[in-house]
Formats: sequence, structure tokens, C-alpha cells
Amino acid sequence: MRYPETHKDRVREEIVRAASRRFRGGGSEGVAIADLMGDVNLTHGGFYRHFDAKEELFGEALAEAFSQARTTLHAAVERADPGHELEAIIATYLSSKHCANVEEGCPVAALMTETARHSESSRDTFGTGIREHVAAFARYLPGDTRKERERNALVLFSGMAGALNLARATSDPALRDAILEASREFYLRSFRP
Amino acid sequence: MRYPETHKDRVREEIVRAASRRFRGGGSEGVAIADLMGDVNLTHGGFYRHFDAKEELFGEALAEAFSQARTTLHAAVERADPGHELEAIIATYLSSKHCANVEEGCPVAALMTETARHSESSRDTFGTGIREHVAAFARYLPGDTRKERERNALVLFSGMAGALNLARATSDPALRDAILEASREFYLRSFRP
DNA sequence: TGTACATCAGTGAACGCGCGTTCACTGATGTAC
DNA sequence: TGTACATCAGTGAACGCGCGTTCACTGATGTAC
Repeated sequence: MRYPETHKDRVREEIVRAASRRFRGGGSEGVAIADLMGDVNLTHGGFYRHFDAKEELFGEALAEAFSQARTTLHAAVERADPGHELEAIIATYLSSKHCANVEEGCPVAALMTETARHSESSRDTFGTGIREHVAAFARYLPGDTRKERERNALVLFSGMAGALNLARATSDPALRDAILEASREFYLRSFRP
Repeated sequence: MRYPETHKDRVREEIVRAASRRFRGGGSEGVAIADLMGDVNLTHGGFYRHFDAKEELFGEALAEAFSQARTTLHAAVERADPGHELEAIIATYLSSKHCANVEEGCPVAALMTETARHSESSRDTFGTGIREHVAAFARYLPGDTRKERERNALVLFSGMAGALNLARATSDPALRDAILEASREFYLRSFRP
């Protein structure tokens, strides 16, 4: 059957979005192409009308995840009272909700380790994502120069990603909440102007 | 051929040590049993004389990695001048050497994300490892009560693990060193009594 | 003391399964004439 | 206006490979008699 002109692009985007969620949840190796295509009600054979290889999709899914993460944090900042943006960033990132939602959460936390084993192109996407992320949120961190604020942003985001991962790795809910709360308090105290 | 009485135990330990390195380097899925057995000059068939399944080995390798990590940090603390133990811990953990040596490094940094997808037994091993680690090093952190010192230890180790992972994920050596140095400085400043 | 048998770590072929990738085919619609 | 052909997203069978796991076998040494 013949499809409307916009059809192919829309399907492609749907695949990328589905992959972006799935990969964050289970890693690239943990998700089969047939599963991904099933998410958008197609069969595995059609995959190669849209992508040359699974690895190509991984890179695009990574970029999509960074974009989503940025949108989420931006929204939190927008909702915050003026002067309390940093609190909003920390509270959002280290929330129980973010902890429970790997699939819709930060790609750095979810894919930090495994991206090292992917193609150079995917690693570049990861590096770009981080630089953009830091550039976008450095203004809410203390520091006299932009460079200093960006260094602080790197420390904050890498530290929070570690805390989030550790919280996710523990099976004891009490310990999980303790990690999140202790980290929220610590980073807020450390970086509040 | 018949082997000395201690033979089987020694081989088993060698497999666990090899696996402990390999799994940290490439994750469980990234390493085949034939590779592991090759590391100790055996073939894959013999594996099941020592373990019921690959997952059993993963758990033991994880425990071995925690033990190694603890030994390394203890040694660093022992070498430090009295009163400078925390500096030694931070400098060792966030060193370029640790960053470059995934295989011999911290299992939390290397396997945090993927352990969530393993057996309950392996996840328990991970949780126990973290609790022991925190209990062992909390005394070098500030805090009026043991509980407070342990909370600080959780924040410190999760934060450092995040920084180490981010450094490892970036392909740009300058950015990598910047992350490590900024984090060393930050955590030292934050936790020095 | 010598002989037959048991033991058991290790070998390597084989099995089975999952999964990435390929490919011949489908069928609805657009286009050429 | 009608007819033959081209297009191309999607289908599902098939291929090939890696790898976890199984299994019959090996062969050196210990043990029973």
C-alpha cells in the first residue's frame, strides 16, 4: 500500500523514540530489533528501510534521549521561583520519580558505562550531549567565570548521575531513598550561592 | 590426568579472578566463557566442572572485585600521613591510573548499571559490597555520628563513581582530566574536616 | 606385587536459541502513454 | 478515460553467527582385591 508523504518520517521518529526508551531501560544488547519494531506495531523486516544497522539507531536514540532530558530539566527550571533554579534541577534529577523511570530518564546515568563500547559516532554524540548539557545549565551554578561554572556543572551532573545509579542498583527501598536524600542535601548545600 | 588436591580450587580462583577483570572491562554479556577459560589456558567445556552457570560466576567475580577494590583503597590509606587519609582515598579513586584501568578498578563504577539486570543473588552481593565499603571507610569522613559519616561516604563514593564513569566515557583526554581534577578538588574541599 | 576398575578435571564436537541482517514478495497507489 | 507498469513501506521466511550449555570421551592416577 502507498503511504502519505509524511508517513516514513513519522514512523522513523517513532522508532527512534521507542528505541530511546528501551535502550535506556535495558541497554542496546538487551533489546532486540523485533521488540523495537513491535513497539510501533511493525515487524522486524521493515527496520532496514529506515536504518542501515542497529548501531545507527543507537546513536540517534542517544541524541533523542539527551534532547528529552534537556527539555525535562528546562521545564523544571521554568517552574522554579527565580533564584531557586538550582534547587529545582537537583530536586528533579534526584527525585524518586527519576530514579524509578530509567526509560524516560537521564541518558548519562543510563548509558554512561555502555556507550564506551559503542561506535565512535555514538561516543561523539554522547560527548556532544554532555557539552551541550553543561553549557545549558552552567548558568545556575556558582563561579566567577563561565569556565568555573561549567566545571562545577560537570562535577554536579556526574555526581548526581552516580548517586542515581547507585540508588537504582540497591534493592532496599530505604537505602535507595537515603542515598537520594543525602545527595540532594549535599549538592544543594555545596552549590548554593 | 590426576591433579594435586589443591588443583581444582586454585583453577577455580583463577577463573574468578580472570572473570572479575574481564567483566569489569566489558560487562558480562561482552565476555564469552571461552574467552575466560582461555585466560587460564583451558577450553570452554571445563567451565561447568567449576560453575553451574555463567551467572554464578558473575556473582563471585563481583565479590572478588569488591575485595580487590577494598584492598587497594586500604593500601592507599595505610601509605597516607596520619590525618590525610581522605585525601589519599580521593586521589587514588579519581586518579588517571584508576580511570585508565577499568579492569582492575572499582566494581561500582564498572558494573553499577548492569548489575540491576542480573540475578537477585548478584544484586545482593552488590548491595553487601557497598555496605561493607561504606562501613570500612566512613571513619575518614566528617560527621558527628556514625550514621552521618556513612551517609557522607555514600555521597562521596557514588559521586566519585559518577565522575570516574563520565571521565571514562569522554574520548577527549583534556576533558577527561578536567573532570577528574575538578572532582578531586571539589570532594576534597567538601569533605575535609 | 600386580591387575582391573573407579575417579574426575579437562577436551572438543554438537545442540539449541536468540538475534542482526538479507531477500523475494505483496499490494496499494502514482505515473506514462 | 483506461491500461500497463513503476514505486516502495512493510512482511515473514531464511541465513549465519555467537555463545551458553551438554555430553561422550580421554588419560593419568588412586584404590580394591
